[in-house]
Amino acid sequence: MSKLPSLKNLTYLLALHQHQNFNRAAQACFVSQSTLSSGIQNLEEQLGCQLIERDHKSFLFTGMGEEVVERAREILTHTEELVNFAQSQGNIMEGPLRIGCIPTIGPFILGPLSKALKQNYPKLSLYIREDTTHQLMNLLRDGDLDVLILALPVDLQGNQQWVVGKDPFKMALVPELAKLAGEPVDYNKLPNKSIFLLEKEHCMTGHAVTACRLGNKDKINPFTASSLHSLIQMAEALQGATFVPQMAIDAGILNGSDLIITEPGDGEAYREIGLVFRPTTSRRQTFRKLAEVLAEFLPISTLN
Amino acid sequence: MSKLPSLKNLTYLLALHQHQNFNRAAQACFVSQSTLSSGIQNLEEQLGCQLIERDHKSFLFTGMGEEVVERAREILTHTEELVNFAQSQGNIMEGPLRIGCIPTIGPFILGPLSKALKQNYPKLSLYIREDTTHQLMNLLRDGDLDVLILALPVDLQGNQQWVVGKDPFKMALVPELAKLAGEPVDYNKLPNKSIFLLEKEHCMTGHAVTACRLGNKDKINPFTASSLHSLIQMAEALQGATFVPQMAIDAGILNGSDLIITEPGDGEAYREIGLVFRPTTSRRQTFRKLAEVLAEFLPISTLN
DNA sequence: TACTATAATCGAATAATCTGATTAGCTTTT
DNA sequence: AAAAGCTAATCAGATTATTCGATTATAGTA
Repeated sequence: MSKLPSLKNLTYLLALHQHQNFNRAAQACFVSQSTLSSGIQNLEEQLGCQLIERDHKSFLFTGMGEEVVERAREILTHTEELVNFAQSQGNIMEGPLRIGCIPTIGPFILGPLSKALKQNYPKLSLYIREDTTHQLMNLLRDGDLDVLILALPVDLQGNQQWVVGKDPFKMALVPELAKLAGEPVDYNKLPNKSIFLLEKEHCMTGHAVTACRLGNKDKINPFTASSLHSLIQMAEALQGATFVPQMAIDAGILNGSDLIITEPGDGEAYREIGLVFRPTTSRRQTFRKLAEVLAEFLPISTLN
Repeated sequence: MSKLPSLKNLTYLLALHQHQNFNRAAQACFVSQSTLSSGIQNLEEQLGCQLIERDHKSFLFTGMGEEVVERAREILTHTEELVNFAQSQGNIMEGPLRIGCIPTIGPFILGPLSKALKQNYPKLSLYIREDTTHQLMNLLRDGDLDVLILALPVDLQGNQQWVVGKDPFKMALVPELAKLAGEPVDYNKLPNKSIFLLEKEHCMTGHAVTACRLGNKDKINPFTASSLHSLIQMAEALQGATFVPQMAIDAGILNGSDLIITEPGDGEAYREIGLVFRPTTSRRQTFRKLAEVLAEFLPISTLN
């Protein structure tokens, strides 16, 4: 049995991979550049293969280096989970829980969700990050987040998902358009460029268009909003229409607005809400409890 | 972020769990008893919880200790796999491969299998262990084996399986009984206690009885054999019948015997052969290649 | 040319790990 | 009851590994 590499050296390798720079990686690990440099060399020696190609000035991870990084990441995540588990005495609802959430969900459920979690599990220390699906997936992969609350479907990239509930889409329009379009809304009766959407970075844009079966792209206004709140403002100010998720309406996003809420298009229009996590996690029990609490704050729960 | 435990201390914990004795565990790790003792204490301190209950003379693993052992085992296995992968330069068919196989399969395919593997992948170093399904599952869990070749179905205990092929059961009987029973064999025409089986430790006993639909237990002789070879001897010497897998017949187990080979009972009588491995392994690609080679030596391949 | 930034290298300081001897508690043997 | 044999824990000292700061070499930039 050959000698195992030290976890410390593996973290050095991960930091180097993340920062692509010895100095910054060393800083991130709170060690000197020389320590990190020799740590990497040590690792290469132990593993008997080159992990990075040196180029006198810069460097590049080899294919093997990338593979080792990926495996090392999993090992370190597992070890951290082991430590957390032990330090919280096996209580799965203690210790740090790092949740990622998209901006078209976060503002409407994270408040009550974290309040309920704090109340039921006071020893749980929540860290919450709000970002786009794409960014959150990166943070999940890198082990910077434990679990994501996302709107589905999503490109899982090897991760695992649990569907927790549904969030219906409504259409919000100015009174004039509401009269014109009827209920459920007949998109053909709306003027061209009268429907406002979020920037394409938000997955809600695609989900809404698909779920509400908005086929005619001419109805879409080319100006996009960067948040649901500004989307509402935009639709109202420019005498248009837009899609709003039920949970946002429940949270009172339309309070003080003159927009009319109606059913969009034909058929069931909703997005699914779910949890996404690494398939190699050892915190499924924790996520299950999280899913149960989360389900309470969704318009429609489909848990179990 | 709290400090991570050292892999060394985790191996100490695993050794202690396996040997249930500080001295023997220390020996197995090639360190002194004091080193192992302080290593464990160190670990408990870092994790902030008790892993073993000391009882003035002996000790017992706590519930948390058992859980930590299980997680530590996974971490260490992953790390070993990382080292092997790196040291064999990413070539998945290099380095050590530890295979477990049951005695009613091993003697008939391990020869040609390992010959083919050696030929196609000369840098692969095979270690092969032959034991009962139960024992092999323990060795797999403990990380002492990488993959098992078993007859299915089997209690997976959380492991993953791939079905690779089928191995039909035949009935071998002395000529007198063959005339009596016809083909396919009508068990009712056989005398009581005329069918011989392996010891119940062998999973083939159950598989054969089920697959060949032998309902009437009165036909079974209470004397059992401890190997297929002695089973054949027994059936011949005591003028009886028995079930023999096709792969054993192909390997010539009945050469020099007067037993007649016939179809057993009604319908398709076979056992499935498959690979079993830890779901957390990172050597699926290696096992896939192994499955492909294995399939060639099975009477019927069902791969893909 | 001087300046900045990069990664590697080296010796000395520091931290960790390991050992062997010893202790203390308990069981078995004499 | 005493002695011998295990057990695991403890401690001082030796050994080994890790880390740092300073320095070097190289390349790009002002």
